Amino acid sequence: MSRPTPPPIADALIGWFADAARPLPWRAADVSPWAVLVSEIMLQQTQVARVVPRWEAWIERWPTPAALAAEPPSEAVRAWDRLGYPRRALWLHRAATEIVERHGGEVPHDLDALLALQGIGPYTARAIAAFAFGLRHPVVDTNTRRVLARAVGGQGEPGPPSTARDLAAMETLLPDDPASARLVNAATMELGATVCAARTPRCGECPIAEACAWRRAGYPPYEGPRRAAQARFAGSDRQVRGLVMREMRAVHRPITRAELAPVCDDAAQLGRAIEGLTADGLVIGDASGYRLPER
DNA sequence: TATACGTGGTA
DNA sequence: TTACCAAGTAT
Repeated sequence: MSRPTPPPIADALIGWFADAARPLPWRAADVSPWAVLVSEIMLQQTQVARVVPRWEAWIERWPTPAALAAEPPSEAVRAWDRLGYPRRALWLHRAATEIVERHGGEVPHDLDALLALQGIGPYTARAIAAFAFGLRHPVVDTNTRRVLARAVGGQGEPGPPSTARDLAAMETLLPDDPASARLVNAATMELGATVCAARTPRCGECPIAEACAWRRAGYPPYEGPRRAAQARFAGSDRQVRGLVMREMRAVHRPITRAELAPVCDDAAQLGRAIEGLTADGLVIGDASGYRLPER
Protein backbone atom coordinates (compact mmCIF):
# COMPACT_ATOMS: atom_id res chain seq x y z
CA MET A 1 0.00 0.00 0.00
CA SER A 2 2.28 2.75 -1.09
CA ARG A 3 0.78 6.13 -1.66
CA PRO A 4 1.21 7.90 -4.98
CA THR A 5 3.30 11.06 -5.05
CA PRO A 6 4.26 12.93 -1.89
CA PRO A 7 1.73 15.68 -1.27
CA PRO A 8 2.83 19.04 -2.67
CA ILE A 9 2.33 20.46 0.81
CA ALA A 10 5.27 18.37 2.01
CA ASP A 11 7.61 19.86 -0.56
CA ALA A 12 6.50 23.38 0.23
CA LEU A 13 7.07 22.78 3.94
CA ILE A 14 10.53 21.34 3.39
CA GLY A 15 11.56 24.25 1.18
CA TRP A 16 10.30 26.80 3.66
CA PHE A 17 11.92 25.06 6.63
CA ALA A 18 15.35 25.13 4.99
CA ASP A 19 15.24 28.92 5.30
CA ALA A 20 12.97 29.59 8.23
CA ALA A 21 14.00 27.04 10.84
CA ARG A 22 15.12 28.68 14.05
CA PRO A 23 18.65 27.61 15.04
CA LEU A 24 17.54 25.87 18.24
CA PRO A 25 20.47 24.27 20.05
CA TRP A 26 18.96 20.78 20.14
CA ARG A 27 18.73 20.90 16.35
CA ALA A 28 22.51 21.06 15.94
CA ALA A 29 24.00 18.15 14.01
CA ASP A 30 26.18 16.81 16.83
CA VAL A 31 23.46 16.62 19.48
CA SER A 32 23.05 13.21 21.14
CA PRO A 33 19.78 11.26 21.36
CA TRP A 34 19.88 11.84 25.12
CA ALA A 35 20.12 15.59 24.60
CA VAL A 36 17.14 15.42 22.23
CA LEU A 37 15.22 13.41 24.81
CA VAL A 38 15.98 16.01 27.49
CA SER A 39 14.85 18.83 25.19
CA GLU A 40 11.59 17.10 24.39
CA ILE A 41 10.66 16.55 28.02
CA MET A 42 11.60 20.12 28.91
CA LEU A 43 9.52 21.42 25.99
CA GLN A 44 6.32 19.71 27.16
CA GLN A 45 3.89 22.59 27.69
CA THR A 46 6.83 24.95 28.00
CA GLN A 47 8.01 27.71 25.68
CA VAL A 48 11.27 27.41 23.78
CA ALA A 49 12.77 30.58 25.21
CA ARG A 50 12.43 29.32 28.76
CA VAL A 51 13.87 25.92 27.95
CA VAL A 52 17.09 26.92 26.17
CA PRO A 53 19.18 27.95 29.21
CA ARG A 54 17.97 25.07 31.39
CA TRP A 55 18.72 22.60 28.60
CA GLU A 56 22.25 23.96 28.06
CA ALA A 57 23.05 23.69 31.76
CA TRP A 58 21.48 20.24 32.05
CA ILE A 59 23.39 18.74 29.14
CA GLU A 60 26.63 20.26 30.34
CA ARG A 61 26.16 18.73 33.78
CA TRP A 62 24.61 15.40 32.73
CA PRO A 63 25.79 14.59 29.19
CA THR A 64 24.56 10.98 29.42
CA PRO A 65 21.71 9.08 31.04
CA ALA A 66 24.24 7.36 33.30
CA ALA A 67 25.54 10.69 34.58
CA LEU A 68 22.06 11.74 35.65
CA ALA A 69 21.13 8.34 37.05
CA ALA A 70 24.23 8.45 39.24
CA GLU A 71 22.90 11.46 41.15
CA PRO A 72 19.92 11.64 43.48
CA PRO A 73 16.56 12.82 42.10
CA SER A 74 16.81 15.85 44.40
CA GLU A 75 19.59 17.24 42.22
CA ALA A 76 17.45 16.86 39.12
CA VAL A 77 14.61 18.71 40.82
CA ARG A 78 16.95 21.53 41.84
CA ALA A 79 18.44 21.82 38.36
CA TRP A 80 14.93 21.91 36.93
CA ASP A 81 14.55 25.19 38.79
CA ARG A 82 11.37 27.03 37.82
CA LEU A 83 10.70 25.40 34.47
CA GLY A 84 7.34 24.22 35.76
CA TYR A 85 5.71 20.81 36.21
CA PRO A 86 8.61 19.58 38.38
CA ARG A 87 7.31 16.03 38.10
CA ARG A 88 9.10 16.12 34.77
CA ALA A 89 12.43 16.38 36.57
CA LEU A 90 11.57 13.22 38.46
CA TRP A 91 10.41 11.53 35.26
CA LEU A 92 13.62 12.47 33.50
CA HIS A 93 15.68 11.06 36.34
CA ARG A 94 13.57 7.90 36.34
CA ALA A 95 13.85 7.58 32.56
CA ALA A 96 17.64 7.93 32.81
CA THR A 97 17.69 5.14 35.37
CA GLU A 98 15.49 2.97 33.19
CA ILE A 99 17.72 3.61 30.19
CA VAL A 100 20.76 2.54 32.18
CA GLU A 101 19.04 -0.54 33.60
CA ARG A 102 17.16 -1.74 30.55
CA HIS A 103 19.12 -0.37 27.59
CA GLY A 104 22.75 -0.31 28.66
CA GLY A 105 22.75 3.46 28.99
CA GLU A 106 21.74 4.08 25.36
CA VAL A 107 18.46 5.78 24.43
CA PRO A 108 16.42 3.12 22.60
CA HIS A 109 15.32 3.66 18.99
CA ASP A 110 12.23 1.51 19.25
CA LEU A 111 8.92 3.29 19.70
CA ASP A 112 7.56 0.80 22.22
CA ALA A 113 10.73 0.92 24.28
CA LEU A 114 10.58 4.72 24.28
CA LEU A 115 6.90 4.69 25.22
CA ALA A 116 7.70 2.46 28.17
CA LEU A 117 10.03 5.08 29.67
CA GLN A 118 8.68 7.27 32.46
CA GLY A 119 7.31 10.59 31.26
CA ILE A 120 7.49 9.70 27.59
CA GLY A 121 4.12 9.57 25.86
CA PRO A 122 2.86 9.42 22.27
CA TYR A 123 4.31 12.78 21.26
CA THR A 124 7.70 12.56 22.93
CA ALA A 125 8.39 8.97 21.88
CA ARG A 126 7.81 9.79 18.23
CA ALA A 127 9.73 13.04 18.44
CA ILE A 128 12.77 11.17 19.75
CA ALA A 129 12.45 8.38 17.20
CA ALA A 130 12.10 10.86 14.35
CA PHE A 131 14.42 13.71 15.37
CA ALA A 132 17.15 11.80 17.20
CA PHE A 133 17.19 8.64 15.08
CA GLY A 134 15.69 9.66 11.74
CA LEU A 135 12.95 7.03 11.90
CA ARG A 136 9.81 7.54 9.88
CA HIS A 137 7.01 8.23 12.35
CA PRO A 138 4.32 10.91 12.34
CA VAL A 139 5.01 13.44 15.12
CA VAL A 140 2.03 15.42 16.31
CA ASP A 141 2.21 18.21 18.85
CA THR A 142 -0.12 21.12 19.52
CA ASN A 143 1.38 23.14 16.65
CA THR A 144 0.97 20.31 14.19
CA ARG A 145 -2.61 19.78 15.28
CA ARG A 146 -3.42 23.40 14.55
CA VAL A 147 -1.72 23.38 11.14
CA LEU A 148 -3.55 20.19 10.20
CA ALA A 149 -6.89 21.54 11.41
CA ARG A 150 -6.49 24.64 9.27
CA ALA A 151 -4.62 23.55 6.16
CA VAL A 152 -6.29 20.15 5.77
CA GLY A 153 -9.47 20.31 7.85
CA GLY A 154 -10.51 23.84 6.95
CA GLN A 155 -11.21 24.62 10.62
CA GLY A 156 -9.80 27.55 12.57
CA GLU A 157 -8.85 25.37 15.52
CA PRO A 158 -8.27 21.68 16.15
CA GLY A 159 -11.07 19.74 17.76
CA PRO A 160 -10.58 17.58 20.84
CA PRO A 161 -7.31 15.64 20.56
CA SER A 162 -7.32 12.00 19.55
CA THR A 163 -3.91 10.42 19.22
CA ALA A 164 -5.04 7.86 16.67
CA ARG A 165 -6.83 10.40 14.47
CA ASP A 166 -4.05 12.96 14.76
CA LEU A 167 -1.36 10.47 13.80
CA ALA A 168 -3.39 9.23 10.85
CA ALA A 169 -3.90 12.79 9.64
CA MET A 170 -0.18 13.56 9.82
CA GLU A 171 0.65 10.29 8.11
CA THR A 172 -1.13 11.47 4.96
CA LEU A 173 1.34 14.36 4.71
CA LEU A 174 4.51 12.34 5.20
CA PRO A 175 6.73 11.43 2.26
CA ASP A 176 7.93 7.82 2.11
CA ASP A 177 11.57 8.74 2.51
CA PRO A 178 12.43 8.86 6.23
CA ALA A 179 14.74 11.87 5.92
CA SER A 180 12.02 13.87 4.14
CA ALA A 181 9.39 12.68 6.61
CA ARG A 182 11.58 13.90 9.46
CA LEU A 183 11.79 17.33 7.84
CA VAL A 184 8.04 17.50 7.27
CA ASN A 185 7.41 16.66 10.91
CA ALA A 186 9.80 19.37 12.06
CA ALA A 187 8.61 21.91 9.51
CA THR A 188 4.96 21.46 10.40
CA MET A 189 5.68 22.03 14.07
CA GLU A 190 7.80 25.05 13.21
CA LEU A 191 5.11 26.50 10.98
CA GLY A 192 2.56 26.20 13.77
CA ALA A 193 4.95 27.77 16.25
CA THR A 194 6.04 30.74 14.16
CA VAL A 195 3.48 31.39 11.37
CA CYS A 196 0.27 29.44 11.85
CA ALA A 197 0.02 30.72 15.41
CA ALA A 198 -2.98 30.17 17.64
CA ARG A 199 -4.11 33.76 18.12
CA THR A 200 -2.52 35.74 15.32
CA PRO A 201 -1.75 33.63 12.26
CA ARG A 202 0.52 35.34 9.74
CA CYS A 203 -1.04 33.91 6.63
CA GLY A 204 0.83 36.41 4.45
CA GLU A 205 4.05 34.57 5.26
CA CYS A 206 2.68 31.07 5.00
CA PRO A 207 4.40 28.71 2.54
CA ILE A 208 1.27 26.59 2.14
CA ALA A 209 -1.32 29.36 1.95
CA GLU A 210 -2.22 28.28 -1.60
CA ALA A 211 -3.13 24.83 -0.33
CA CYS A 212 -4.81 25.90 2.90
CA ALA A 213 -8.39 24.69 3.25
CA TRP A 214 -9.20 27.22 5.96
CA ARG A 215 -8.03 30.09 3.76
CA ARG A 216 -9.89 28.71 0.76
CA ALA A 217 -13.06 28.60 2.87
CA GLY A 218 -12.66 32.25 3.81
CA TYR A 219 -11.34 31.76 7.36
CA PRO A 220 -14.62 30.66 8.96
CA PRO A 221 -14.60 31.10 12.74
CA TYR A 222 -14.24 27.96 14.80
CA GLU A 223 -17.58 26.45 15.77
CA GLY A 224 -16.60 23.23 17.50
CA PRO A 225 -16.32 22.40 21.18
CA ARG A 226 -14.09 24.67 23.23
CA ARG A 227 -11.43 23.46 25.59
CA ALA A 228 -12.33 24.04 29.22
CA ALA A 229 -10.77 27.28 30.36
CA GLN A 230 -7.59 26.91 32.34
CA ALA A 231 -8.22 27.47 36.02
CA ARG A 232 -6.96 30.70 37.51
CA PHE A 233 -3.38 30.30 38.73
CA ALA A 234 -3.24 32.98 41.40
CA GLY A 235 -4.34 31.44 44.68
CA SER A 236 -4.52 27.94 43.20
CA ASP A 237 -3.24 24.71 44.70
CA ARG A 238 -0.81 24.66 41.79
CA GLN A 239 0.67 27.93 42.84
CA VAL A 240 1.06 26.75 46.43
CA ARG A 241 2.75 23.57 45.26
CA GLY A 242 5.17 25.72 43.30
CA LEU A 243 5.90 27.87 46.33
CA VAL A 244 6.51 24.80 48.50
CA MET A 245 8.86 23.41 45.87
CA ARG A 246 10.76 26.67 45.78
CA GLU A 247 11.44 26.31 49.50
CA MET A 248 12.31 22.66 49.17
CA ARG A 249 14.88 23.39 46.48
CA ALA A 250 16.50 26.16 48.47
CA VAL A 251 16.78 24.48 51.86
CA HIS A 252 19.31 21.66 51.90
CA ARG A 253 17.99 20.03 55.06
CA PRO A 254 14.70 18.61 56.32
CA ILE A 255 12.15 21.35 56.78
CA THR A 256 9.17 21.32 59.15
CA ARG A 257 5.55 22.00 58.38
CA ALA A 258 5.80 25.11 60.57
CA GLU A 259 8.69 26.43 58.46
CA LEU A 260 6.55 25.95 55.37
CA ALA A 261 3.59 27.83 56.81
CA PRO A 262 4.66 31.28 55.53
CA VAL A 263 4.22 30.22 51.90
CA CYS A 264 0.44 30.08 52.27
CA ASP A 265 -2.14 31.68 54.60
CA ASP A 266 -4.58 28.85 54.12
CA ALA A 267 -3.41 25.93 56.24
CA ALA A 268 -5.76 23.48 54.56
CA GLN A 269 -4.48 24.47 51.14
CA LEU A 270 -0.89 24.13 52.28
CA GLY A 271 -1.77 20.70 53.59
CA ARG A 272 -3.21 19.71 50.23
CA ALA A 273 -0.09 20.94 48.47
CA ILE A 274 2.28 19.01 50.73
CA GLU A 275 0.14 15.90 50.53
CA GLY A 276 -0.04 16.09 46.76
CA LEU A 277 3.69 16.67 46.39
CA THR A 278 4.33 13.74 48.70
CA ALA A 279 2.01 11.51 46.69
CA ASP A 280 3.89 12.55 43.54
CA GLY A 281 7.24 11.66 45.11
CA LEU A 282 8.52 15.22 44.84
CA VAL A 283 8.60 15.55 48.62
CA ILE A 284 9.49 12.90 51.18
CA GLY A 285 8.13 13.34 54.69
CA ASP A 286 9.38 11.55 57.78
CA ALA A 287 9.94 12.20 61.48
CA SER A 288 12.69 14.70 60.74
CA GLY A 289 10.54 16.74 58.36
CA TYR A 290 10.13 17.18 54.62
CA ARG A 291 12.87 16.94 52.02
CA LEU A 292 13.48 16.33 48.34
CA PRO A 293 13.85 12.68 47.28
CA GLU A 294 17.39 11.43 47.73
CA ARG A 295 16.79 8.13 46.05
C1' DT B 1 -12.62 11.12 28.20
C1' DA B 2 -11.74 14.72 31.71
C1' DT B 3 -8.73 16.62 35.00
C1' DA B 4 -4.51 18.00 37.53
C1' DC B 5 -0.24 19.46 36.90
C1' DG B 6 3.91 25.28 37.06
C1' DT B 7 5.35 29.19 35.31
C1' DG B 8 5.78 32.85 32.33
C1' DG B 9 4.96 35.25 27.80
C1' DT B 10 1.75 37.92 25.09
C1' DA B 11 -2.20 40.61 23.40
C1' DT C 1 -5.69 43.49 34.15
C1' DT C 2 -7.46 39.39 32.65
C1' DA C 3 -7.45 35.51 29.63
C1' DC C 4 -5.31 32.68 26.63
C1' DC C 5 -1.62 29.91 25.33
C1' DA C 6 2.47 26.96 25.69
C1' DA C 7 7.24 20.88 21.52
C1' DG C 8 2.03 16.66 26.93
C1' DT C 9 1.68 12.89 30.40
C1' DA C 10 -0.40 10.15 33.79
C1' DT C 11 -4.36 8.77 36.01
